[in-house]
Amino acid sequence: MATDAILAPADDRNINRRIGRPARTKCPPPFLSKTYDLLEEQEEENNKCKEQNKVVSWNVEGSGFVVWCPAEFSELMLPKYFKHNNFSSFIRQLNTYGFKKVASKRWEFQHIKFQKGCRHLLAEIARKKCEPSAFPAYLNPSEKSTLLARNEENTTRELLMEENQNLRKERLELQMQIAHFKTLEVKLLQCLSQCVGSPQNKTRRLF
Amino acid sequence: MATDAILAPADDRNINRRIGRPARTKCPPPFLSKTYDLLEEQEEENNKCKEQNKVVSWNVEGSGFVVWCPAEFSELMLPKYFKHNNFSSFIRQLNTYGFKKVASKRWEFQHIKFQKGCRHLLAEIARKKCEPSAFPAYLNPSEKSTLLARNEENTTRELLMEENQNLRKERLELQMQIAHFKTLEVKLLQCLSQCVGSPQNKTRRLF
DNA sequence: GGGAATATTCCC
DNA sequence: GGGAATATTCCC
Repeated sequence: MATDAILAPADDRNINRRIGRPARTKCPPPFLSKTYDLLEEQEEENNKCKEQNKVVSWNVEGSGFVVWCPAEFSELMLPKYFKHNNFSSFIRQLNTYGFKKVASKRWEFQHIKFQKGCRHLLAEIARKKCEPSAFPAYLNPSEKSTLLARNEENTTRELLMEENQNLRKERLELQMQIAHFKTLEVKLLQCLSQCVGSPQNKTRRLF
Repeated sequence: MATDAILAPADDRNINRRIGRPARTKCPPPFLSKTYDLLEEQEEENNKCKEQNKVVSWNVEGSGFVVWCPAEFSELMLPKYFKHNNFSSFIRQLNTYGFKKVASKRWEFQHIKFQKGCRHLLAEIARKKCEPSAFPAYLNPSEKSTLLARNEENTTRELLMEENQNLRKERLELQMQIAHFKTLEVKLLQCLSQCVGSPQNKTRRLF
């Protein structure tokens, strides 16, 4: 059983090994290297037999590439470089790395750093971040909106604390006022009892 | 070129398609189905030629399985079911689904719901969640602790609101007390002026 | 063993 | 096109 043939991409695995994050500049993502390899190797094939229809090639400017025949491309070429033969998976990867489809009637793709003859630029292409849009993937939408609401409330937290502080201050002032009134009351009552003498029924009616 | 042979796992792709989340119970994760298939099919092989050394098999109790020969297993069997021939990738998947290595000198693995003759249990096995330990992967530790702190503060938010409400209530009560005292003061002063007549200097000294 | 990046699939 | 689940790789 020709296992080597079955798992072609495994061979260059070591060459493409990416050592940690800092060494990133040295070594482009495998997908990009492989796609570039594919185009270079196919370009050679195209040059050999010019009469034949091309399956895939760089565009004339070398600023992108065209898959002229998606069916043959998927069946014959993809499995040589990747672990699948699905055109849509290939497209998905292109999108992940920020390639753009630049023609409506042709499978032509471009990326500013994916140019014929410029393999060194590949290392500067990064996967699109899975958008710092919000929250962990394991949360369902309802949980996310809860969190979102929470965060908004978090902003109100400062306002709450401020209001809280103001309320405490107000309370203190009110309590001082009341203390003052109590003293006043006592004094007034004293005064009343002094002035009026002892007919208590008169004072009683005030309360 | 025998493309079908190259991408064996693609064949049963449609059978294994998992339609949405709710239909989850119907259809186990491909990894589990394939591993189960592998064991069943290999069991048949083992029965055919009993003299040969087994590469992989259910354990005697049927409560798990043993990879007797990792090298042959990886080279010959893995590529028939998966898109690779790496024993370590296979192990990684087992761990992802919660299998345990249950022997020190043998590659024997068990999972409570992975039993010989119980294919229906497979659908109850779930991937380990990427641990709801905390936060999105793209956050660095400092950002995570910030979020953590925020969340703690978020808990205090409720307390703040409660205290706030209490303070408002208290304020209202205090204001009512003050209103009462003011009325009282007015009445006392009226009373005083009635009783004492007009020697105002006496009243003045109270304030 | 498992975290995390990349790859592949599936689905909207 | 891209979100998200699963698979594969790489590394600690």
